[in-house]
Amino acid sequence: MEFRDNEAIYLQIAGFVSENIMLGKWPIGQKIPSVRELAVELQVNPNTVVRTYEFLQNREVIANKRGIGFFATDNALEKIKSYRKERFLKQELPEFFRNIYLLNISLDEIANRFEDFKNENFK
Amino acid sequence: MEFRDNEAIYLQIAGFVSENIMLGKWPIGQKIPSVRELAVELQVNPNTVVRTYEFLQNREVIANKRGIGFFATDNALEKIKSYRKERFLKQELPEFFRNIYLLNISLDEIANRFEDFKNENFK
Amino acid sequence: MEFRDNEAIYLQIAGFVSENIMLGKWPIGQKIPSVRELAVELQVNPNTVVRTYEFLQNREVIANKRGIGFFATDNALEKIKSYRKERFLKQELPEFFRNIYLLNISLDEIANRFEDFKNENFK
Amino acid sequence: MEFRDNEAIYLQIAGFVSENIMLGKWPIGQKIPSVRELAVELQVNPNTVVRTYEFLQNREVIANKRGIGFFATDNALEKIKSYRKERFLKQELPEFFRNIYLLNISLDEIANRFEDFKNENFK
DNA sequence: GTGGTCTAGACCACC
DNA sequence: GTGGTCTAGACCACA
Repeated sequence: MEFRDNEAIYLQIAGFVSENIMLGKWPIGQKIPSVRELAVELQVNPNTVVRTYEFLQNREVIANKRGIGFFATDNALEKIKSYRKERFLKQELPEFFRNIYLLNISLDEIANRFEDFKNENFK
Repeated sequence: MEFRDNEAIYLQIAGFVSENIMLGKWPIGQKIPSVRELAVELQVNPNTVVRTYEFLQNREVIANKRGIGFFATDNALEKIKSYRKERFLKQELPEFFRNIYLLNISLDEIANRFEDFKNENFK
Repeated sequence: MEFRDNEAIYLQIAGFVSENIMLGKWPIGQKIPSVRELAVELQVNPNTVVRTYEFLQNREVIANKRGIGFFATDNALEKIKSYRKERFLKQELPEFFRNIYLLNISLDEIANRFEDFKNENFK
Repeated sequence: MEFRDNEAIYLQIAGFVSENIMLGKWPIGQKIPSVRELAVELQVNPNTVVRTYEFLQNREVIANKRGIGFFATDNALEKIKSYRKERFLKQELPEFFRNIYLLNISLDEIANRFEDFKNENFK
């Protein structure tokens, strides 16, 4: 996995974990990779994964069973969506609107690009 | 002015300055507020505004006339638009698409919200 | 049985065992549940119960008869009480006092809650 | 400052910070010691203080002004009290009741000890 | 095996 | 000066 420069790695990993849960790759109720496993896989320091898991535990997306590992919580999907939606509505959408207004981009053009995007990424 | 937590203040001020130029509030060829004036108005440390002006000067959006102050350059509008467009297409739009896809938000809903946004901000 | 997050499970089980002995549910001289039985009942790993029993054995609250099982010792009650009292006086009581002082809770209110507690738990 | 063994240092520091705010030693709205200052004073690694401040920031007891430092929030007192009260009612009080019941300690005795405690600690 | 904590030290952006 | 992040490495309790 490659990390962008403009966001903390532990947050990018949090996004990675969240999407894996959201897309069903890491099913609800099942154990997710251990700190060490994920650290090896993503080639980061275990402490960085610890931070990610702490962060997601605070948000009740994952929960710890002592001595066993972390699990996706029953309402992980709701939690992930609600956090994501809040950030989207409060931060990204206003910025998006400001940009298409100031740059004079039509929503039709956006719609066309969206079709391309879906074909490339989620077909 | 309130600042978001996830972006450096000097960059948020750069956006603020750019929009004022773009919207004609600070016309091309006229002096823009001095570092001190803007610092007082936005309630930030003058050094932070200095950094903003340096940043915009590097991008040739504003220029300094010694002893007088800063002015929007003749091609400020193009500069601002080109930088903004690049960031929009490369960074914000993919993220925007990923979000409306995962959050299952329709472009129709976006369009409705856009009307509200324009009425509130740019009428 | 539900376990709190801030104390090791094996210690919480030790408290559970101690209280059963103290309250006469597991009489002195009679066999207490085997490691496996208790592990099944409490839904924990047998090793965890092993640890509990080791812990209580060290404190001479229970004793092992080879091939038969564990029994509450003759002076189990005294042992339990003395350990409990020591921890209570040295650790819990000062913390309790600091809390009711800082939170401005009266001893009258505590007394009222105590009546409710007794009715719910030990009637 | 000396640290107990049975609780994470960063949490003990969080308690220390909270009490300083609660008792008015670090007034609301004013800057609290920087990470480095507090680390030196308490003789711990700066990272440990970072953890404390992160923890308290999550609970909205303190807030960060970028490049300046941390401040006690306007509702720090409420936050501290509500967290403390919740833990007290859910964890410590039931344990306290169980102990005085099982150890056969009267509330009158508790009241007497409380007077002594207040004289020693908060006069 | 699991996670939790702490130290040490480094680099960075930001104000 | 401020905090934020990351790495490295260690030790520990726990299941």
